[in-house]
Amino acid sequence: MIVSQVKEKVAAALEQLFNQPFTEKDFQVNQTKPEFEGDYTVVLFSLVKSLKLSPDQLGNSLGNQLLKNHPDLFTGFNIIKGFLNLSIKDEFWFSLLEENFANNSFGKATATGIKVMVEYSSPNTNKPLHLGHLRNNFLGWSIAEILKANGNEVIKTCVVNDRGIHICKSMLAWKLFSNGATPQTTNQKGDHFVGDYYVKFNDAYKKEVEDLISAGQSKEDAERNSPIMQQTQEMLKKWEAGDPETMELWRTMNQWVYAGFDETYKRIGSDFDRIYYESQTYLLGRDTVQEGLKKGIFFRKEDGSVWIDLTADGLDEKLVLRKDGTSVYITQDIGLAQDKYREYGIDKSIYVIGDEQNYHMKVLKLICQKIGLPYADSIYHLSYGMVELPTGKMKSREGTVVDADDIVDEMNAIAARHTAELGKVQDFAPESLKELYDTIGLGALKFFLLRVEPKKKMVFNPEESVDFHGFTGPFIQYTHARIKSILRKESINSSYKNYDGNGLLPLEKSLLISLEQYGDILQQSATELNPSVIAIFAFNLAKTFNSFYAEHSVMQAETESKKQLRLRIAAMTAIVLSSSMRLLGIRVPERM
RNA sequence: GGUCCGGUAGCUCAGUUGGAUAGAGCAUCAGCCUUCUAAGCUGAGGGUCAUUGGUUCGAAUCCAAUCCGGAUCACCA
Repeated sequence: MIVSQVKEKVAAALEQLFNQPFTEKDFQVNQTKPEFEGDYTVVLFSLVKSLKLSPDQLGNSLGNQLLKNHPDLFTGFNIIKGFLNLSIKDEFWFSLLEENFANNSFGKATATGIKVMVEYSSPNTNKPLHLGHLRNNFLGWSIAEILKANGNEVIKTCVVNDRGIHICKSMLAWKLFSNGATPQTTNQKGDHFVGDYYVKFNDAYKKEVEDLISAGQSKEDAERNSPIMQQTQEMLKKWEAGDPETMELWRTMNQWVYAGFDETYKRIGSDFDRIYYESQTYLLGRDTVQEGLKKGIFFRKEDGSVWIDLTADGLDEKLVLRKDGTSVYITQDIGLAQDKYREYGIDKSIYVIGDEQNYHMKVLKLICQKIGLPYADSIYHLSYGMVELPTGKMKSREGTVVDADDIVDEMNAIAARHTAELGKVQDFAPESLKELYDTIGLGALKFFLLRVEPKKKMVFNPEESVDFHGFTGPFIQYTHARIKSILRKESINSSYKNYDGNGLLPLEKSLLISLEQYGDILQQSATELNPSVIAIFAFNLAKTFNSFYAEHSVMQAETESKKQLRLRIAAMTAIVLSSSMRLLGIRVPERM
């Protein structure tokens, strides 16, 4: 905001001086490096050449012109090697502070009227959530909230993968091996219960295949002929035919899973405005393909299968209907994309899906463009990298998958241990303690997964777990708690309007400069669809505050005026920290 | 093989619309709790920004080639 103000004023001053138009792209303005005097710096090199002036000449006339035009904003300048460093008047920061120290919506944008759908989470109902799902959930939720803070109307959705061969596997295994056990009788969370049968299926299947191979069959034959696999195929057919008994089992087992998911979602703070079930959407898209076939968007091969030719776009031919007329994965995605538009009239659609589906999403967007879906150009795949272990990828076969519930439990336990060791909240009631552990444990985990740019894969070390010091969620939470502690002891006297004295100290000013950037940061994170921008910002702000806190006393400030100034800076810092963290889905405690 | 993504300190990561001496955290070492919460602060060491070449006043950032790692290119989802 201030940077763009400075840019405007520089462009205007240049036009006055040289009698020709300038835009903000003709030069750069950035924050002055701490080792130089000044607050913001105009880089002169790009102008020097076209204006045929030395950097010193240009800097001097520009600096003087700016001072003359805006004596209320600039107090002075210096020129070092082609960099024009401008100093901003303290009053600018004072009025920013006075207007916003109690403004809870500081930095947020006004309504844009744009409607965005964010699809995330999208679990399979045959196994519980793991660490990778957590990255997805945290990203999706955070992006949705960031878009809201930037004035968009957001619809959070989730597509539940509740049908298909993988679901039948756990259903069959339950029929064969459970003896009628239920989550209630085994006292197990429903999603874990069902997930165990999925594992049991794979164990049984693996054994059958091995037996058949040692009986002389080839690997492919064995996999096809395995009785348990054939039974599963049959079950899928029965499901598609609507066989009552199969449907009943399917519904029952899915309900178990949903009960488990709900618990986890509630705990990690995921919520959705609209949930789609694949069992209700998997037939969508076929009509569209038929229409597109007439229009020549798709074509039919001799065997009757239907394809789209994307070679002109640098991709391959892609199947959209099998030769028997049934859909493939992408077909229903096309249908669902249209349904979303019919139901909500969305302007943009964001899919939070792992990077292994980059190609799929590229194809989906292209097809949507070709069939003329109105918002097709604004389909965006928020692609994120896998969460890996130090030993490599998580593999369910090798039992190295980090379970979501387990890791959340573990984070809580660590939070509890640290809290007990420090002994600062011994007067808390048990419920408050529980809530605090949740806030800190989950805060550490969410921050850890969100602080990295989404598209990068990341390494999670369960041995070292998540740290609670340094560039972490608890560090920021702790900073917030420290501020709140001050504000409980000293209240702001709103009759103070002037902060006379000896001007702003460097750390006071650093804080104000950071706070001022919050609006830009929110915009940037929305444009880039990248929560890590906010995570990094919040960390830097907290770090600056902690330096300030160690260096200067608020309550024992030199003068009452200074105290009032610092109280306001502290209060505003708390608001911005809290607001930033909320957009990451992280709560901040009053005490910890 | 085609396409896409990544390679920055011992480790995990910032920094890429080209700008001043490349930054954090962790780990290591040295300091700081009679004063607002030490989950904190201050300082030190640690770098051929994968490699090579190019573009220019200036390149971690842009271009080209190469090397390494990953994803994907299913009548699976």
